[in-house]
Amino acid sequence: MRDVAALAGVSLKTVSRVVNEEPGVSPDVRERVGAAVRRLDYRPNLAASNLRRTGARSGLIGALVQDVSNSFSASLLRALEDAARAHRTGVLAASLDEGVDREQELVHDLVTRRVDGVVIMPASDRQDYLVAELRTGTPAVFVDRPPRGVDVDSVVADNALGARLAAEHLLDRGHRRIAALFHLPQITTASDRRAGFTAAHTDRGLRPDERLVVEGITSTDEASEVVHRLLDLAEPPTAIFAGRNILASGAVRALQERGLHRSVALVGFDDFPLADLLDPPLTVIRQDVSKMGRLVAERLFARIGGDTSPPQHVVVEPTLVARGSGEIPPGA
Amino acid sequence: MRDVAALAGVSLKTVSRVVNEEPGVSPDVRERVGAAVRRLDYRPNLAASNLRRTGARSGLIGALVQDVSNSFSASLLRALEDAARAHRTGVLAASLDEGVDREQELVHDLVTRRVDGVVIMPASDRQDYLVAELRTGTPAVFVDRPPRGVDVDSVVADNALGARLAAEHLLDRGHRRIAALFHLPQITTASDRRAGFTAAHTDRGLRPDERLVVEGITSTDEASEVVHRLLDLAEPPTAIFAGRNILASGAVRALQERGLHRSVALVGFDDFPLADLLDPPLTVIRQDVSKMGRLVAERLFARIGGDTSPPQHVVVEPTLVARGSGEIPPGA
DNA sequence: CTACGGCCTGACAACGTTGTCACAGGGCAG
DNA sequence: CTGCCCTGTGACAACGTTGTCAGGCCGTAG
Repeated sequence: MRDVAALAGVSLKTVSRVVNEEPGVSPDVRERVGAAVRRLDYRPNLAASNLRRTGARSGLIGALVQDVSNSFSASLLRALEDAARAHRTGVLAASLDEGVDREQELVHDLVTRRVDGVVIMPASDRQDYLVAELRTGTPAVFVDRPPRGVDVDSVVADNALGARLAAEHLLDRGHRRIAALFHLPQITTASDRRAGFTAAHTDRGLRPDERLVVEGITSTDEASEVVHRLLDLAEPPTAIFAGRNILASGAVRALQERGLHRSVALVGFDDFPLADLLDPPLTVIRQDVSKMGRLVAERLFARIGGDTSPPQHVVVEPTLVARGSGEIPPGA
Repeated sequence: MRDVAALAGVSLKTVSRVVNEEPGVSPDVRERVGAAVRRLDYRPNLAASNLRRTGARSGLIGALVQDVSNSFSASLLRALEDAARAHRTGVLAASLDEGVDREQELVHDLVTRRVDGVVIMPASDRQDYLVAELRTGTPAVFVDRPPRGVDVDSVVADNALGARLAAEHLLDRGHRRIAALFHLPQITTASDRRAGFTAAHTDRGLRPDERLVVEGITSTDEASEVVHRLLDLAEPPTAIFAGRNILASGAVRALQERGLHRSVALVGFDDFPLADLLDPPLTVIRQDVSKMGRLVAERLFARIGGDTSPPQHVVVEPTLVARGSGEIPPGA
């Protein structure tokens, strides 16, 4: 900047004025400075600028998702990125892998970096630690899983409803032995889905077969093993509800290995690429990820813009997409 | 920091020393300052620190990929993230969507933000513009597609080899009318793959049927339409080579719609989740994405660390993964 | 001619931090 | 007792930028 000022024969402040397009600079000076800027390929130092400006923004938001390479997280990230771009803001993305400590570390790191806001798909059970972090004024919005121990905006799917839709779909087709695979029970999405699954039964005066309900499954391989085990039972399930996208993959694999993919019904939670190309095409509960991403960004940038209204908790309704695998009748 | 110094009864500089764990501070002062830091929840301002320190790092790298939500880009991003974490560095990710202008803008933006380095999966044909950007000292590493017009490190797959493997696999099984779908020809990955496809034929004294080779396909839907059209020909292909993951999806869809998925062979380029669960399981050319990500990070952090050796161009060999779809004989 | 106001421009301090250097105090050798 | 070195600490400037304010110039009205 000093060099630019020297080359243009003006003071530092005037260069600053031109660079920031402030009014009150005569056209010819503006032109001289502009030429000098181009000639020297001058780039303003955003960090220094932010340092001086009171309450300036870093133009950066943090996004902590479960796993950047998971299709759900990735799609969400993409929606966030698009919304952030409109605010000339970059997205700093990181994967938590359900690591509670990592969540805390990364939030701390992001706040220390002075990001303008944070989007969190939490791995932790409770987020009391956030209260201290948010005192710095950094807004946070939760997505996919609601906050506990701290009251901030959130955008989540109605997981109980989604699971209920899946279970009702299967029950309505006559299934009575429905297996269900869920993620870690301490994660609210998993417990809500389980609750919805159960409620669909009790509403009809039925009860889920507890031997067929398995919680705490964290990987595709594990899901596959569990399905194999369930199919070995004396009274194997006639249908399966996979409570998460990677669990559905495991279930599909196990059924194919058994040659049962056309005999046992399957409904997955979360849509994913190619689900419609499987044999049979996979019936799923779909969350509108792009919409969720947009809503999250909307809340976050409202907060960044100074919105101090009470925290909003947006619930998005999932829908059932019938493609074939969920419409297999019992005993097929 | 001023408050911390006041509370601990020391000077600013001493607080700085304690925070940065510099030697030469007596244990009791260190303790007092530490207590004050905790009590006030003091967080050092990284931007100010970087401003003062000469040649300090921002602890941030930029990653410009084709599309954050594409499984290839997402997996690469994840590998980058893991490697960056080891260097206490965050990843600023953005999608280019093959937008040439956006690529330039984003690179400019990242350099202006003073990121420590940039990973680029370029959308542009040539990157002469980078020369000016890199004069600032920001290192760049290309991935998936090699640089042109600027000489920097790169990590790419041997695309010609991959396509050759696919074509040979099909030719060896007796196919002679092999359709091939490619992305935009100005993108080197696409043209290299096409060249490899052709070479496999000429090596055997054959020639690809040009009516069956289609370039410039950018979406799944378009790929699907093209396959439908090719299947309508008087002499339809007995096998298809899809030169990119999203094109393979379109081909699978078209074949399924025709009920030909078990009669026409198909080999895709790029592995993706669930490819092994399709009917029939999809034979693909696999690039080891995690490995590529690691290699990219290795080069980038070496450069950030001061490595000034000549640019390295790492080529990763893809492999063919036979799963079924590529082993369908002609006329099945 | 004087006075006043508006338009441009620049000097200076400040943002939060750290590199440099100076200095106080204490221990130790001569 | 003197002089030196070492250890611990602080004052000050500087990083690159912008907010504040003062001041010079010009035109216009009185």
